[in-house]
Formats: sequence, structure tokens, C-alpha cells
Amino acid sequence: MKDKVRVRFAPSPTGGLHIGGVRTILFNYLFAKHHNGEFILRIEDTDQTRFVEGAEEYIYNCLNWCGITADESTINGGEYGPYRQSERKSIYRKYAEQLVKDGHAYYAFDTAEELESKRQVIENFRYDHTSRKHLRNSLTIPHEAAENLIKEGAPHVIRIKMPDDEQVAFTDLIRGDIAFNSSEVDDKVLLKADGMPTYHLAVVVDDYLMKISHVFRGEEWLPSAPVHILLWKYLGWANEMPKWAHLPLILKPDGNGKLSKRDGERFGFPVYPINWIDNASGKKSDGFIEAGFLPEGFINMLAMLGWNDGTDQEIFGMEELIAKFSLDRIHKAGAKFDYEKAKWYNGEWIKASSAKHLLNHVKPILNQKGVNTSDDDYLLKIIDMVKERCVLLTDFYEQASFFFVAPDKWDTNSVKPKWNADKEAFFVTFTEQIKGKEDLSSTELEKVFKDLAAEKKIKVGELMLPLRIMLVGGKFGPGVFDIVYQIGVEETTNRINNALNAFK
RNA sequence: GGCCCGUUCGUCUAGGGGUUAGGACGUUAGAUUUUCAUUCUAGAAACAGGGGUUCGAUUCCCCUACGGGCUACCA
Repeated sequence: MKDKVRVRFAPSPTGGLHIGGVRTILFNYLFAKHHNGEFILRIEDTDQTRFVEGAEEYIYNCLNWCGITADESTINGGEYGPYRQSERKSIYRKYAEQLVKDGHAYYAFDTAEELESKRQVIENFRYDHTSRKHLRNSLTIPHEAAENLIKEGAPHVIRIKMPDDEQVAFTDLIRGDIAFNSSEVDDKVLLKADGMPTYHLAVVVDDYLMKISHVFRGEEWLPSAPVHILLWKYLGWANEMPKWAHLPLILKPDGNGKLSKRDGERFGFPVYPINWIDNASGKKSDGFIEAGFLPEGFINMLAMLGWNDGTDQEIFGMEELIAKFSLDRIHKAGAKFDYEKAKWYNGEWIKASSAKHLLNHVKPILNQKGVNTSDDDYLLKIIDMVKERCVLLTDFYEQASFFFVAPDKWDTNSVKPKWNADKEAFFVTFTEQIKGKEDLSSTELEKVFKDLAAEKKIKVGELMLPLRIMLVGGKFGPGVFDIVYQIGVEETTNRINNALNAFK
């Protein structure tokens, strides 16, 4: 057992970072923090993925938004760096060669095309302990011939030599004891022809060198765990092998497989934390930020997808998650993603947040939609008035914009059927009565309104809705007289007059 | 196909040999709010099936079914 908890996650900068990845990172992070350990980020920039513009920054942005600190210095400043896979090439080569020397790996000269054509012809073809005897590799061709090929620079890969019929057993922190028969696993490529390692080699070498104590990753890695276990053994590091935990997957809402990056479009909800433009297709996917999520709501939702503290509590902040996180409360089964519940978490966080905290999130949304909110004190009051009716931050536009901008469209269908000259006259008189009385409170305004209604013998109920629609445009929003009070008597009068024309 | 992992309301889940199987989302009904939302109250809703073990199984074991993952010079 290592003396200190150290976990790491290796995001690949090509595909963006979708919620499955963020959740894995989150669990790594929570575990590390809970045990006062360290969290390392290693960038999985293989040759074909390294040049995606801005991809690393995107990952940092996502994590920082969530409250997990990550930036360029995380990658460059760590004591076990370099953390970019592309900068560690020679390290991987060295260990791969050592495995060959020790008889646990071999050079294979078959081209990708050759193997592909075999797959076409032979059903379920695998490069394994049986088929390797008939393929072009350093086990089948004479030693010197193989050496010469290497010297001549012939393209080759290094594959692990999986033993025949050996039980490879290990303990998963979430699933318990798991065993595989080595014959069932193929001879995975360790080092590719371009000199880059595959995940299998990289994860073992880096975890050893970076003194990683625990590996948390998605359940999809379970079948290749025996390769990694064997590598730890063959490299002579068995005593320092980290503990393994395979996290349950996040599934599609329709139960049809694991949630993938393209599912956002199909199901109509975000799957990325921040809007992401796919490099290959140029397709833009909205993120949780753009959908109006608070980082707290997002993290809370993600953490509950596969974990709970055993009580009925549903709302957790990051600090509390760190304090209460424990491995034995992670589930074994995958969880279908439920966007409705995700929104509910967010709504709870909006209601629980102070107006001050919400201001920084709400202001840009309003401004972006052309609503001028220069007076922060006023905005703060408005946020407090409407936050309980917002589930997403974007809801603040509909719920708050009429405090700043008069409606130019009215839900006249809700007014016109019962509209008449008496009511019109009522509103004209009402504006005259409140004229210049800017210091009236909302209850006083209400009293003026009701007294006048009584005098004119019109039911108050028949006047409230028209007033609301005049001020707001539709059937929503906080108490009408609170609105009148906030926007002021003069603005109220203007809006009534405008609407009176529209109702004719 | 092979190997591995899994299975409690529609969904996320608690529980765990004896419970009226609990909570949350969603949903339905009602109350409050002279709008909408919030809030509150109530309701419908689950242990995949079959064998064991046991006085007793949703809980432990086995089988089946179903779901998922992997089976690339991707991660």
C-alpha cells in the first residue's frame, strides 16, 4: 500500500470531455480529497489527437467550472511530469523493450491491413496465443531475421505475450474478486508502429512512475484489466500495483447502451459540460453551462449517478461530497441518465443560492439577450423575487426580463373575451390616481387598486389578470403589485397605456 | 459467437433472512398562491423467472432470461 492516495485521470483531448468522463474525474477527485491525497491529470495526446486546437484548454475550462482546479501548470508543474503522453515516448519504448527481452512481449511485423483482411476471412479472428504461431512476429521468424528487420526500420509493433491458460485474478474495490483466463485475452498491442504506447502500456508505466495508489475508471475497462495486471507483474512491480475500481457506466435514457457523445443531439439534452465543437465533423454541441446549469447542480447530479451516502439526502455540495464520499457506496449497476432529475437538482441549487451568488451567472444571460442590467442592486432584488420559479439559469430571461424591458406582445387572448369599456376606464382612472406617487408600497398600491375596483363595482379578480398581462405580457411572474412597486409608477402607467391601445 | 459485469416502482435509489419494502424525480388528485411557479397534503407505482438452503427468502447459492461492456496499431 502506498503511503499516500494518488489518483490520476487521463483525458484524451480529441473528443472533448463528456459527462461520463467528468464523472470519472469527479470520483477520482472526491476520493483523493477525502483521503487528503493528490489528484493528477495526464493528457492522453496520442499522435493523431495531439493537434486539436484548444482541446486541452477545453478540458481545463470544464474542470475549473466544476470546481476542480486544473490548468497548464497542473500539466507542466507536477513533480512526476511530463504529463503529456507525447512527451513520454522514450519512457514507454524502454519498458516495452524490457518486456520483449524478458520474454513477456514480442515484435510483430504484420501490417494493420494484413490483419484487417484476416478479420474479413476468419470469423472472430484474434491475435492471441494460438494465432500468433502463424503470424509474422519475433516468435515465429528466426531471431536474427527479426533483429535485421528492426535494424532496417521495418514497421513493427510490440505485443504482450499472453500466457496460455492461466488464471489472472484481482480484487476490484467495487465488484470484489474477479478472475479471467489468460487464454481468453488477445495479445494486445503495447507499442504502436508510430512509437506511441497504447493505453495498456501507458496506464501501467505512468501509474507506476507517478506512484498512483488507486485507479478509478469506467467499467468498460474491466475486460482489459488482466492485461494490466500481468504487465504490473511482468515489469516486476507487482508489490506496488494500485488498487482497482471499475465505475458503473452512465447509460442512455432509453436503456440502449452507454451514453455517448452523440446522444445529446438525439435526446435533446447536453452531454458536455461546456459547448463543444467536434473537430472532425465541425458539429457544435451545447453544454450544461449553455443550458443554464449551475456548477453546483451539475456536480450534485453527477455525483448521485452511481453513488449516495445511504441516507435520504439528495442535495450535496462539493465540500460535503468530499467529506462523505466512500467507495463502498458506489453502485455496481449502470445508471440511465435522467435529464428531468438533472434539472431538478439545478432548480434546488438555484433556490438555495443567494441572489449575490446567482448574479454572476444571471447577468451575462440577460445581457446576452439584450436586457440591460446596469443596476446590480435592482437586479439582486429581482433575482430574489423570481429565483424560486427558475429551474435553469436561462429561465431568468423569461422570469426577469420584464422588470427591465416593457413587453411588446401581450397574451391578449386571455384578456379580450372579457374586456369592455368599464375596465378600460378603470385603468385610465387607476393611472391617474397613482400618478406621481412613487413612494407607495406594494400593499398601498394594492389598496388603491382594490378601493377603486369597489367604487367602480368591478370584481378585483377580473382586473388582476389584465393588469398582469399589461405589465408582464403573459400569465406568469411574481405578485403584480410587487412588480408595480419594482418597476415604478411611471413605468407602470406607460405600460398600461401601451396595452390599452393594443387591447382595443 | 466468446469472455466479463450487472438486475428493487417508468427513472435514480435505500434496505437486506421475519419490514405495511423507505426516499427522490416524473406522474395523478387536492390545498395555498385573485397569474405562473414555489410550497404543502394525498394517491398510483417495484424486489426478472425457476429451483434450492432455511421454520421463513426480495435478501444467501445455482440455473435461466434479460440488460450492459469488451472482443482495434481507440481510449
